[in-house]
Amino acid sequence: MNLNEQIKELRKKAGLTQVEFAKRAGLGLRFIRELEQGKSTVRLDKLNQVLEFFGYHLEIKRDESKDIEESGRLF
Amino acid sequence: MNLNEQIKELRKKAGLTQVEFAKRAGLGLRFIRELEQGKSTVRLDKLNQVLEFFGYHLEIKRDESKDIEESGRLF
DNA sequence: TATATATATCACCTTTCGGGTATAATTTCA
DNA sequence: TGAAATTATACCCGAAAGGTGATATATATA
Repeated sequence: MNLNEQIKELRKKAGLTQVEFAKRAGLGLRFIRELEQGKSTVRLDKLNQVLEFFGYHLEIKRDESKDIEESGRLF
Repeated sequence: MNLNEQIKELRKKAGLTQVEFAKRAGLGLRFIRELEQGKSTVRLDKLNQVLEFFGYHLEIKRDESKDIEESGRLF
């Protein structure tokens, strides 16, 4: 699941519409919409503002090899 | 460790200077500098460009309670 | 000392974000 | 089924900010 889809899920689980969410998180409605639609050029601080609202944060992770994922071993 | 510090670490481990890294990743030198210095308003696509270069990606994680972290239990 | 990093300019262009409005398309629910 | 709510697009405009190159100076750091 992509970042934008996860955010949408979080909002839905919180029982909020985009309008309500935008208001409560202190962000523009269009920003919320574009974010949930997968806009890739959003500003990091705005994204963090969204995540903080839901009690989430960003972390970096090493890309996983499909091979490892599916077979449980390297190569 | 913060995101910016982790990126700095990745670059160092790769044995790259900021100049070299900027060139190879196709990004401006000043952007790299500001990113490593913790600028919070960078564009997400640019950050992803950096992470992809190192084989990393972003994930969202639920904030952890200090209590759980340190005691291993809730409350 | 030589290299790398940090900080600061000037200028330019692009983009984001925001509010507002309007119109589909989709989903939800009575 | 049908109406209402929600979401998705698409414009307008404006203010603010990002990203870039080039340049300069200072401060680490090896």
